Amino acid sequence: MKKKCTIYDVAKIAGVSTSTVSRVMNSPEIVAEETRQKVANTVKELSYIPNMMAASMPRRRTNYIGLIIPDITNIFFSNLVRGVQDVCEKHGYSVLVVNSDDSQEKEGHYLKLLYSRRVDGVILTVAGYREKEFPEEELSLLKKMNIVLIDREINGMTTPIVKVNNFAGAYSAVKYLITMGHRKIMYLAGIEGTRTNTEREKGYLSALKEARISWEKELTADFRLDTAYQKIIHHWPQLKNSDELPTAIFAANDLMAIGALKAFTQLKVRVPEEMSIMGFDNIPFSDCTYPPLTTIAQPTYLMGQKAVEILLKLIDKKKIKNSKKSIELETELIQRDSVRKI
Amino acid sequence: MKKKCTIYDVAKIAGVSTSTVSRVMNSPEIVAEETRQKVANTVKELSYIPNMMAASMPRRRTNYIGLIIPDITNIFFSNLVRGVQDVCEKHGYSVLVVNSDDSQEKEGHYLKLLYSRRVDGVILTVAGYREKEFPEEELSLLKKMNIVLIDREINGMTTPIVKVNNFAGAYSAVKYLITMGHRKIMYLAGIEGTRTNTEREKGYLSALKEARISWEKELTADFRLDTAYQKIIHHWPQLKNSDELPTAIFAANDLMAIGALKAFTQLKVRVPEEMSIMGFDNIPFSDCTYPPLTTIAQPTYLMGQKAVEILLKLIDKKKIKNSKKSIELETELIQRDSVRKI
DNA sequence: TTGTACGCGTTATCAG
DNA sequence: CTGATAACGCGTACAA
Repeated sequence: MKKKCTIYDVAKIAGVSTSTVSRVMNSPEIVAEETRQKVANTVKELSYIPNMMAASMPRRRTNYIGLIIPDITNIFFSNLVRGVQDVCEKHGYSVLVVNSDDSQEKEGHYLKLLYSRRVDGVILTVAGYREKEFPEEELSLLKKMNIVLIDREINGMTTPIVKVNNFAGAYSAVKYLITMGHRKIMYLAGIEGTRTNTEREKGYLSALKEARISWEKELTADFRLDTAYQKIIHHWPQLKNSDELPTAIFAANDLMAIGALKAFTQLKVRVPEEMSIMGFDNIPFSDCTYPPLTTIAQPTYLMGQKAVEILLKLIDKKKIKNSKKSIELETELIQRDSVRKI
Repeated sequence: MKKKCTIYDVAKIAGVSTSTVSRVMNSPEIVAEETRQKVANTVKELSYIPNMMAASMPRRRTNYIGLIIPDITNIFFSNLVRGVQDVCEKHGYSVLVVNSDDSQEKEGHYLKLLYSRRVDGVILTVAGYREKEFPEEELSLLKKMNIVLIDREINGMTTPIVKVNNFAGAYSAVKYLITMGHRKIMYLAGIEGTRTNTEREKGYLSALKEARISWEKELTADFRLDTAYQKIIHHWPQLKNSDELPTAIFAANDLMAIGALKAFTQLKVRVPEEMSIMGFDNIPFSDCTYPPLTTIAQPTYLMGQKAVEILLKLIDKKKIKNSKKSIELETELIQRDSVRKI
């Protein structure tokens, strides 16, 4: 940032006022051909690039949006982030991405940061470990901002949300397992209390009930690969020789499914011959495991896109039909090789 | 962004001047205990959060840095991004991440965008497909900014760079294969012309030469999973029954190694029994393939951290010892199960 | 220790 | 179609 070329420099050299320069940069069509040329030339000559930062003061808009996700390192979010970025870019917005690490405190911290940066809106994936309701302070902050939620809701706020039909997805997953002849299906659960997990669990239970299967069992592994891996390793001895032993496992997400896969490989339990595994998310690389993972696909890139579209409308105060404010997207069953037919 | 509470509001209600409020926010120690309390109270009362955007004008610093990477969706970069974010956060900086998609045009476009946003500096992973030198326009833009490069260099500019010893890494990989008894080792190459690829290729060649092995063969797959997959599938028939058939493949990165793995699984070629595979990068999930991938680890998170540290010094004009301006980090051999001993 | 006054780079309003 | 001029919200010499 060594040198500085401002709108004044251009104005002076081109022999016009700063307003004219501003017009040439922002709405060239309303300035006379001749002056426009003249200004355009000196702009090129000085290689003048306007200071967006300064512009956003009188404009009262930064053209930034904030994106709060649990962890960018979690591959589930990469496509979502990209979806957000791509749509933003198209509309002249930039994205400020931060990681909450599923922590309530960090989430609050970043909310404040984003507000202080005066982003025009924020897309928020509510932290999983948030047990308490939102403190009043954060809540009033949220009300001051344009917010679109992804995946997880906030109790007591009617905020637009983009999500996937988790219930239906889980239901179809378990139904599929049943169709493949499985009766003993274990649910490898995500973070308890999370709306996402609860819905998937309901889908699991519902499919079981419909098929009049009373056998049910759950193991909790908080959506993480290593936890799932350890749980399986740890519980295997007592599972192995009891009637507790399932023939199939439905994991609440792919990370856990892959963790389970890893555990079984180590335990010399063949998948899917001895144990079937089904995931949820269809993350990248879920087709590169051995065997490739059968799973429920979530349109993450699309979710990112949709979230931005709604947010931009919110920012532009365009009244959105209430029906179109929130969106629920559908999942898709991806058949690969980790589930066998009994 | 509905309401607005400015430094004026606080000043008026607290009965002080705006400068005092400013002082309380930025250097409280220089204001009298009593007034500090008074101001702090009304700040809390109004829940005043300063407008960083506005502050950055007189401060002549935005506390933003830009990060240009090829694609955030490429898992190789996730840890790097996180490393950058974490260090930035600690120093009060925010990160603006953009994707060049390895395209020269986009790279130029974003460079301009970042400049117009007046970020205090940028961390840049030069686009792979950049064949031409940087055009004059971009070059002069680069000179106006604080830049730290990652991984790939720019000809004709002495810019700080954080990289890995690609030569040594590749050398040790191939040497390891040789130690394991392999003599016919194929190199699955990345983007040609890339410094990164060239260095890894040199490492490959050098290890071969040292062991007096004249057999060498390369396939080019531009660092991507699907290209590698297709190349293997496509070339397999002619490889299979010739003396061209290697016993081991050294892929220029893990993505390609995994692509090859996938291809061999489909071709019913057992890894590592019939074919050994070695990767480079140690990306997440490289331990979740079957078999787990033997590879060369790159400290990506650390690279991100180091890059920011150098950049911040650059920004603060702290004269850095020239020797510490650039950093070359070491790789590490990760033995897993995709290479067998002959 | 505190207040005044100006500057930061741009846009918007309103005359001309 | 163009040019003054007043914001925008804050930091900071300088003065008191």
